[in-house]
Amino acid sequence: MKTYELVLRRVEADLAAGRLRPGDRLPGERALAAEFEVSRPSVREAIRVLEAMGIVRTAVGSGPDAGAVIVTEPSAPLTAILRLHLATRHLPMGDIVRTRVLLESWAVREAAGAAESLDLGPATALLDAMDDTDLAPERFHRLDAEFHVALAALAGNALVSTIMGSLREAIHGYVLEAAAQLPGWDRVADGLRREHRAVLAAVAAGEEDRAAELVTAHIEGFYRTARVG
Amino acid sequence: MKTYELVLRRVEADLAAGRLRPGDRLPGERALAAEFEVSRPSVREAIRVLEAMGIVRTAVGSGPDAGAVIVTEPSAPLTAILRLHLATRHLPMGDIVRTRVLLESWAVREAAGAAESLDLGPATALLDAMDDTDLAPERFHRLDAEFHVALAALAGNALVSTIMGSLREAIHGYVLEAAAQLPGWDRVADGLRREHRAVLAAVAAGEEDRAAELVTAHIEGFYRTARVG
DNA sequence: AATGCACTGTGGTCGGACCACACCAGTAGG
DNA sequence: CCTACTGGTGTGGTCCGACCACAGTGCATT
Repeated sequence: MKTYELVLRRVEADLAAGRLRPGDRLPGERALAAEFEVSRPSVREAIRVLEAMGIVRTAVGSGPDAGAVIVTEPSAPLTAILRLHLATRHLPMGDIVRTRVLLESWAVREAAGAAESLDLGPATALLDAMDDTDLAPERFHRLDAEFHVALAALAGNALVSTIMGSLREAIHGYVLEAAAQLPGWDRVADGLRREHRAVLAAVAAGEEDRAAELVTAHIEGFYRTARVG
Repeated sequence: MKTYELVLRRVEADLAAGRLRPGDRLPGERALAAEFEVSRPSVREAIRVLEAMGIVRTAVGSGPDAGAVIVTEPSAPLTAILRLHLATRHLPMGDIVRTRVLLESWAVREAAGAAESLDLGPATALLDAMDDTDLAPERFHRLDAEFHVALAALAGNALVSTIMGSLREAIHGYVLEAAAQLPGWDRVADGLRREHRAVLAAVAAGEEDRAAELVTAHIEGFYRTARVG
């Protein structure tokens, strides 16, 4: 058992027991080292791992926001993991795309099933922003990613939203590169805009099957066009 | 930009460019520190993060297997992340269960669609092992987890398999606890065994819809009985 | 030729030190 | 009285140097 793992265990136990809650500050590195009777580097390695997992965020300085704070908003630490596994060729791009289709078609189906209680404001605002034809491709794809995450969030499942966001984010670089080499980008972008609107309309109208079909065709169509995955 | 992040970037760049490939050994910590002109602790923190992400594994000693080696088998580093997020109450148990249903019903549907080319050996062997009525609950649930992962693996999507395995593994402790307080465990276990067989049979017979329905009922039924999620 | 042991390189751990930063309180100036 | 500066203080960030445990390697002994 490595020393930093010991620190991780103790912190996890504190979390599970409710002695540490989101928003709380961990004791300082020196204090933790003294409490667990380990060295400061070992504590730091453990905190690094917690940070990489999205459990805590660290900040220097003093005051209430300094130190290692347990995050309150579940973030998307999977992004970096997926990107690295993509880099090592452990994960084929095709698997990621297919998983996106799976999660996203489920999400829009769920959302359409509860259409009357949805807040489509954020998603609509993103689509409006994407209508700007002067948008740089980088910005366009960033908004596209946000839209798809907003779409997935409508289903109300935090885990699915997080995974979706990480998937979309992890392949952002690849999408950007592939789209840049695409002839007639303006026409492609226009098609994507129309498809987005159609998906959102189907969700709003409560048409579950149609929403799922549209989003599936939208994603698979783009990756086929861009020859990614 | 923190120093250890700088190290991470360089390593990721080496991975993406193919200069580092699965099975390769990273240079020693001292060598990396010298190469990047940073201190050894910074290198160590970066390696810790890579280890937590399942990109490398480290071993002491000398010889070909010592040091930080890029893993060849994609593992499930998500387990620890999910478990910790569960401990922080960031993720509701219900979301995890619903996500399992989603992924697993998709997986068995896919598998049933390619039933003729499946190797059902591993999954069947696990079910045979679970038939032993003298099995301790801990062992039973461990085999159950392995069976569900094997089931998901039949779909041939590495990402879905990995996520599924992590989901099942992360809630293992909770399942164990809930099942222990269940009256008439023997009867419950018998029901689970029958349901497992039925799912596998449906997959083997290529009955996509039926396999998906069975696995959905199986998972949701258990968690309703155990009052988890 | 077979056996045992010192050598060497690896990660693991530690203590101490200094830096940059951000907040906070006390003080000098208006 | 209020404002603006300025030091103090505690935080994480980084570094250095050292020693340990471990596992192969190869030489020396038998």
